[in-house]
Amino acid sequence: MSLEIYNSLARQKEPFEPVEPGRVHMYVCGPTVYNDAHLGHGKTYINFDIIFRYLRYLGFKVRYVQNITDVGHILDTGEDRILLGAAREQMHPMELVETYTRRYFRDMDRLNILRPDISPRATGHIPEMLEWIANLIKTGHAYEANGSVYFDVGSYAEYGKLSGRRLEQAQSGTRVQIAEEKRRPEDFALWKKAEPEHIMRWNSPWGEGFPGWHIECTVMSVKYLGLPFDIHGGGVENKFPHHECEIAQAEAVTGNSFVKYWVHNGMLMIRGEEMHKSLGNFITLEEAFERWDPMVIRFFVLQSHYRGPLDMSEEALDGAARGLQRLRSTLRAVRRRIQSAPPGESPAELTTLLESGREAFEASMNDDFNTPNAIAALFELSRGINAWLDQGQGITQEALEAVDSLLERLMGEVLGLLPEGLEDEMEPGLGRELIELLIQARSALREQRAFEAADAIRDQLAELGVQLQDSPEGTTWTMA
RNA sequence: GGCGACGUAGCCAAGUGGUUAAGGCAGGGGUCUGCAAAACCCCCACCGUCGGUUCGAGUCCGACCGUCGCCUCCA
Repeated sequence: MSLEIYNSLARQKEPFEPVEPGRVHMYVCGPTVYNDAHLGHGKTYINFDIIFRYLRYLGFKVRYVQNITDVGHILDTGEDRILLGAAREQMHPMELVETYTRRYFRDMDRLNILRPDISPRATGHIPEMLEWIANLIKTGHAYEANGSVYFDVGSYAEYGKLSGRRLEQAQSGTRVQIAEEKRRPEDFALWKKAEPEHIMRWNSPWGEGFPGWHIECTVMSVKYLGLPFDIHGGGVENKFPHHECEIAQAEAVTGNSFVKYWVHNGMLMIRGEEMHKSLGNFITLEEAFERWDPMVIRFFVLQSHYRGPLDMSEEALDGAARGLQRLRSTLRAVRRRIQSAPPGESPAELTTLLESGREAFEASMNDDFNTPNAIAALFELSRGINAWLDQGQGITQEALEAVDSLLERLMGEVLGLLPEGLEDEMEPGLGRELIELLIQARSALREQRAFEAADAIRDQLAELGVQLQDSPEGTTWTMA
């Protein structure tokens, strides 16, 4: 069975066939860097990180481009997020943008999201945008008006094909602020004339100004990925107008189809509502990391399908933490035994178990990146492995290594849940030696059946976050 | 008003029309253990409501109720 992807343009799952065999070119709309990244960014970029990782796992050579939007875009108040942020923090706009770009990558790194191959910045591509806009004017799809340039949506018959909107049904501007210089309300800005107080400004054939929001993605994606390219991703909230406009700009001027597969992920909700500062439920990733391990957040996100909305609550996160712990404990148990296990071949029944686990995992991932099902397969695999370890037969070095390598691939390489091994594997050092010293002392007490003293040590270590586990082979410990 | 998504156990969440509706958390009962913990075994849903199509529907169609997103340069 091979990979199928839900294509928003076709509104159905389609077999995945890249434009160029063996290679995949994908683009995902990146953040506007005027503030700290929040949980919603976390979900989105985890969702696309999985697509990136799984395509690589399947053997494709992938080029992943994700832009950094560092040009301010106008709010309906006429203000600009980046200029507002710069004023707030007493920084030059480019200083603000640089600060939050770095913080964005820092947060993404903690979630073990692989960095895109190219992170182009809008401000670094102004000449290319000017060129593209000029082409649109030349081909009759855009017009200049009062120092700004607008795309003429009437000139592109297929406008609306992604979002399912038709121009006739567009509301005649009840809420859309209509710039009087536009020919029709749905026309969108490619270039905006800069008012005198606007700091971020560039020269153009139409005077000083700054680019419209949609043009950067079209220009940068085509520049680095060619035309057409395979996958364009982003949050559903960007389907309209952003992605619709990208298609119009790209296809009107080139006559080519722009993107083969449009992929949209669902929103993150907090107790049933979209995250909003005004609702008081806005949580930055930095804040979330104080409460939950980044891998717990990642795991939680992966336990739902990328296309659906995900409702986040403390209870749900805590539940995810326990589940992840269980998966990790299997791997831990396996790794702990590798050194001391006898050499010898892997028993056939284990091989069968691993093989069917891998097949179930891949079948789920092939079905439009169904990570919840893939994780279910991992839990079943984990249960099988634990049972195999419990029964004690055929636990050879080779067998344990086979388990380790499969889990490392599926849980680590594909799902990204094992950043650098297991973080509770404390480095050798004084702390570790002290813990082991205490365990030795406690074992001696247990041999003397001084259980009260032995239990006291166990309880106090537990309070410090060190969980002891007694077994016939001795006592092991983990950091809770 | 227009476009679209979704409503599955206490919580989270999968589910190509067809034998017993995944998986995780929580909960209950066991095995193991000096006791715990971990692990393993067992138990725990008739799928928002009402109709319809079908031999057969959580899965298709319609209506209704509810939630959410977009139509405002939010991931």
